Amino acid sequence: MTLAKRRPPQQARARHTQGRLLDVAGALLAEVGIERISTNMIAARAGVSPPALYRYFGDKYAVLEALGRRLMARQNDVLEAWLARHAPGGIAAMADHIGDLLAENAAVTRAEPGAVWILRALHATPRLVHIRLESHRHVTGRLVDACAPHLAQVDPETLWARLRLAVELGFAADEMLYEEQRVSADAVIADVASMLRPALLGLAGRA
Amino acid sequence: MTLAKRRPPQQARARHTQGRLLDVAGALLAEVGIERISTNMIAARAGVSPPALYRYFGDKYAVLEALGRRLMARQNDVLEAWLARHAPGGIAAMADHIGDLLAENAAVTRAEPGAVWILRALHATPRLVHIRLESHRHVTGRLVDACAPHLAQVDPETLWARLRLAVELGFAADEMLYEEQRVSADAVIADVASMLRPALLGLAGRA
DNA sequence: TGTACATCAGTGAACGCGCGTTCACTGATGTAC
DNA sequence: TGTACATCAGTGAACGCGCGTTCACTGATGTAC
Repeated sequence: MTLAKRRPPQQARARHTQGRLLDVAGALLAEVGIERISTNMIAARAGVSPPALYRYFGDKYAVLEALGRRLMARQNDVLEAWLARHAPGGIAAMADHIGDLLAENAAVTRAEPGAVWILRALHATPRLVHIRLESHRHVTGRLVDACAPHLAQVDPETLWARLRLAVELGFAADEMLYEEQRVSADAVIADVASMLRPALLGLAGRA
Repeated sequence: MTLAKRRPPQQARARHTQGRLLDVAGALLAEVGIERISTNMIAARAGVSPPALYRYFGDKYAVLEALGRRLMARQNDVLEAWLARHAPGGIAAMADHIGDLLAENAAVTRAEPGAVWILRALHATPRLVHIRLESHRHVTGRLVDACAPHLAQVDPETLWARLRLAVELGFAADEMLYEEQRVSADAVIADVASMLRPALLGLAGRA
């Protein structure tokens, strides 16, 4: 990794190539997994030569990092939209709509090729694990921002820890939907929402 | 993978070598991750030559599979002990002691070198993902066995789905403890237990 | 509008390296008498 | 208890292969006048 960052693409053709490399990488993660995927394989499937990949990504890990960040940015957009809609209504409004957030997040994941495998690859690779962690912490922070004004009496660390756990469990439930066909997505989302709701309202209760 | 299974070791020396290979593999998963670990690396760190590894494991995946199964067998022992203690007391007794199960499971994970990385590697490798899935389903099945006699009025699929989710969330919370230093393990376990308890008691409530 | 030039996007071929795995073998341990 | 033999445990050295990455280059696109 001599060159830390690559110049961003200038032309539409280049942006298309770069996006396709990421799409292909996601699909290959699902097919062969993190320990078999290779830069040559990604380039071949995307229909470009190996050096073309290195025009956009500093090394193999940079591809996976960009893939992970793209997915998480999309999840983040969903969160921001949800916050804009429900944060003004206070804790009660947010607690009532936890299921929406879970469902919309699941829709983003479903739309991305190999999304679950991207998340798992980030999780299983020491050099990449910080990406997912930072994202979960960011989400937690945004939720704390939204809740704290209504919960002045709650210890900030307790609030953070409770929401951090909620974030982790929400993502875990989302991931489970992709491997456990025997359960219904709607039922799981409803169950998770009904588990998290009292955890949030319980904080409001302690005056 | 011409040879599906290897003969189990006959001598104490061999059992020791085999166990050490697994311990080393777990430690290396934590250090370099699933996409960098190699059979030569495992053998070298264990102080044996590469062919010695192939005496005990059919191929590279068989090492990781054995590692995963060993960890899950240990988690399973904890579950069986807990069931023996609390299943006779019915739903209420089990609901009251969910925290114990989570804490004891966390202790098993903490004792195993690289445990969290083993679980993540299984999760991120298409050829190995069935192992973790089978284990979670087995745990779910045992919990259903314990709960169903007291919940004759509950639809079996609903019971299975609810407990399957509880298992997933319990393991997810356990894994979170290893990467999120900002939260206290006891608080997380207490929070998860208090989220899962009503999910279980709620089933009993619908007469 | 045409053309000269600068910059961007992508290629063909190859590099050194470590991978997973195997062959033919030696040393260690257990067993029968 | 000693020894001959069978089986088990582990080694040294190497194999073909695909990995991540780079070099020197060509073709495509945009820009200035």
